[in-house]
Amino acid sequence: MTVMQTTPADTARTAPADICSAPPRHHPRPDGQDRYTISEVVAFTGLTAHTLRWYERIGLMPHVDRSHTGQRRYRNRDLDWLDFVTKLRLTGMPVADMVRYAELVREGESTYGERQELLESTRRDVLDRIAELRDTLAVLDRKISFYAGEGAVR
Amino acid sequence: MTVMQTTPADTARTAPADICSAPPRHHPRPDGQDRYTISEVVAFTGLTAHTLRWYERIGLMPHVDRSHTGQRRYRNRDLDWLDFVTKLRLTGMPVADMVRYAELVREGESTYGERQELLESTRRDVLDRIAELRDTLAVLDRKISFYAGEGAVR
DNA sequence: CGCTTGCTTGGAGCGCACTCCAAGGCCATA
DNA sequence: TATGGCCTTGGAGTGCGCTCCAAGCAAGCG
Repeated sequence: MTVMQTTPADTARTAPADICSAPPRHHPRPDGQDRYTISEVVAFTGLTAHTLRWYERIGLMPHVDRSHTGQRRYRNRDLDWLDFVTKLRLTGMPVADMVRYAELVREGESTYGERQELLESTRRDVLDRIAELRDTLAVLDRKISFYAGEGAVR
Repeated sequence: MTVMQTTPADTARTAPADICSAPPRHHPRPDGQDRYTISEVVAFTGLTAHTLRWYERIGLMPHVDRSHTGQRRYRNRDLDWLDFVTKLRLTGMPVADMVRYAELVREGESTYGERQELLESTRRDVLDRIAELRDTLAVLDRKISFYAGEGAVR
């Protein structure tokens, strides 16, 4: 894993990818010293380098900046974004929809309304999903207790 | 949709695919008159005919019997099984694992223990999944309320 | 009889979300 | 100077869970 030193120029702007709602995560390095190589991000997020590059190719990442040799240097806001994306993925949201959300973020404040709608629809999906899982849990519990009863006898 | 009349020979045995825990579903036709064509099962379950045939090919169905011309005739127990499989699929269980469970059912009572373990591990997965979704819900709610606040102002 | 509808099969194809490959650049250490 | 490690790219490949296709059979209807 290659660790980078921070150059003064980097600390200038921390462009807000998606400013809203401060995430509770605390970052590996404080803002200003946050320039992570791809392999560091692999270690932090559990995603593969392939996947990180692929996310960028398909437009799922807000522009990641580069070192003078062209290598990716991720920042804290990128880690936050990746955390959020990972959460969305866990809901089963298709990647295409996440890309749509990413586009809205790039377009700026004028898309707040549409972003809210998108998240609310996702929220409904999550609630439905939880309800389904509860249902399934009930079925599993009935089957399991059947096996526990019969199994004990024979 | 082709509807079949029941021949006396068919009512003979209702082989229990997976006897345990009476499902609360009530069937389209009572036991004894339960011989459904594939397209009826499509209508009942929402699965496609392709998928039903594929399930059979990969060993996910307990033997489905046939009409004298070789067409599939599903019975109430098959509908119950398909309901259960659908629930398992909703948990995200891989098809290969469902096939494994189907094999255990075919092998008979001696596999009660292993079936119980398999379902208990699935149950744990479901609980984990619900916890993840709750987490995600919290994130979504924070973002949504941010947009609701800001969105109202601008 | 011909036509339609519904079913049969093995095998090929598809969409999604990665996952990997080949060829090459940069740079630190020996 | 050479070797190794980490990085770059476009494009091809993979695994899963279906999804569809072509060719053909059986039954019902005018």
